[in-house]
Amino acid sequence: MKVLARQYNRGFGQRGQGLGGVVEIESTSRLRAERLRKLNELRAEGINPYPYKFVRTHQAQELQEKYKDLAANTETDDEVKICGRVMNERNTWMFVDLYDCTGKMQLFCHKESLSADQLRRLRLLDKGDFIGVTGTVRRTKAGELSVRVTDYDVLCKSLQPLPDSWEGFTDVEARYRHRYIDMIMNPSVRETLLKRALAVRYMRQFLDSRGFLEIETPVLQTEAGGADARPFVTHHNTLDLDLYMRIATELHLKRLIIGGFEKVYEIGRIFRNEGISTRHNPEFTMLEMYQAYGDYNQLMDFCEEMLLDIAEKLLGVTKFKYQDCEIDFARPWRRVTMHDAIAQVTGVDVGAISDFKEAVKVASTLGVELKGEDSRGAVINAIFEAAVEHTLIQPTFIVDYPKEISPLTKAHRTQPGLVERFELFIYGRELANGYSELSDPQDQRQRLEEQSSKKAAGCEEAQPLDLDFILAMEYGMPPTMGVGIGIDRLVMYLTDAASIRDVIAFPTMKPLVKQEVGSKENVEGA
RNA sequence: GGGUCAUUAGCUCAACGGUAGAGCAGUUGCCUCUUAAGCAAUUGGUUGAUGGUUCGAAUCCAUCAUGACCCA
Repeated sequence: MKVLARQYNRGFGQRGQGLGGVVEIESTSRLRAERLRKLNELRAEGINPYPYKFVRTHQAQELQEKYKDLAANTETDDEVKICGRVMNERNTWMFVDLYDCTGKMQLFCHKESLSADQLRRLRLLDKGDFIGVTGTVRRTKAGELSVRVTDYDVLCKSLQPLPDSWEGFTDVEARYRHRYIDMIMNPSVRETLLKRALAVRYMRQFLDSRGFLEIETPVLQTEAGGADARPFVTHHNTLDLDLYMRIATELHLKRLIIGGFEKVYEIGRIFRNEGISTRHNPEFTMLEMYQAYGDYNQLMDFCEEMLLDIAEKLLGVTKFKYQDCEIDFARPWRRVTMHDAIAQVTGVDVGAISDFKEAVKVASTLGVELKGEDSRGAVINAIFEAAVEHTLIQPTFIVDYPKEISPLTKAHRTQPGLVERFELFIYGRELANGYSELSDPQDQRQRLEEQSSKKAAGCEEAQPLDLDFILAMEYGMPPTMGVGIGIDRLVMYLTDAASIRDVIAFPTMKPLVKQEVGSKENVEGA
């Protein structure tokens, strides 16, 4: 912390003094000094402000339920011990709002129930401190369930002032930079993260109950394949080797299928070296699931069933509000081919387009701006993204994608030029991407060679030629269905979150002061 | 990558070319059944950074930093 304070105080270009910028310890020195003074007074009186434990009898919510029928203005002799963070105080510490992870309990600190020393020491507390109290349960005249405090211990002296509780802690940047303050001040933050944890738990339960195994695959890879994205590069010192962080788990999960597992998945962190926006975080979490002997039709049923199950367990309903729309997860979900979807919106039959040149012409007629698409299929996909995507509000599977943009997908069994791939759209955004997995090693080699030559020609998002993956496939992979589902985006829908940052505990933020890794100050701070 | 907006006390915000302010928080008294909330007094600022224009800049201009929103 000392190092941070020093760095932030160099005074070049950084944002201001307060929490809006960085936790600059000096910036709150005036208020912090008061708290330090109180801390020292506590110590001077022989009180350890950072003790080791507190044994409580109840949590706040338990007491609220147990005494919900207790009449107003009624005392009991029931002695309880509770603990938590002090969030508010009224009438000079006569009334204290104590919060634990289940909710609030009011403390009643009356001068007749406490010694003179205890009363005086109340003034050494601050909002944000943790305390543990002993007392009797009562309901006040105003109807608030309370604990009449007969004894209390300081469990942690807080040195930093919390934001104003009435005006709130609303500065967006500060909230994301100091998420722990956000969690203290805005209960909805904790609620969203709780829902995320539950959604992931229900997903695992669904998969596990159907005989799937979760197997972890490497994050560090010599080739980053399985998706069209730029990877992060890192370095292994003793091997003196650059490694990539994974952009997908696909190629390793398929190796597991080859190795004899028939139902595997991984809910894992994925890293893509791309922009940051309300829908993109450089590291995010994805479920990838593979099942032998299935095809993409079966897979769509599977996705519907799983996502509906998660939504029902989490929300108790199939319909829910997302931003300005009501989303309905009730089955069955609409399935429409990419060509039909484009025709329905634009009136153009893109299936009749014969080559790349014509595709570009159609795109320009429709006013679709192209950004380096280099094939007929890629242009058709661009038309789809520009014209159709934003219209897909209710869950919709778009099926049968162009072959050129799907190098890991089995060719369509009846439609030449297409592959057996679907993407699931909700609220105009892609949530899932699944297909009948390509299992022909020769076809796979050819497709990855095409990708690899695109990469050589400067397309950074093209996929590398993973020769070991081809070799694995030559040993034989059964027909397989596989899908990737963005967990963060799923949770956004289920929690009505406008930004991906709301569903990530600690979203990636640009540092206010660029730190040089291994710089002198960092070494000192270590 | 482009455009728009934002950054002032711990928090939430005023002041819009002329002495930087309010509410809350903090501090000090008094007060002991309150729910944003007892009463009174009071402390607190390199206005994100660096330059420029001006007699004078939080305010106008330029550059930079960080963020938000929209577009790509």
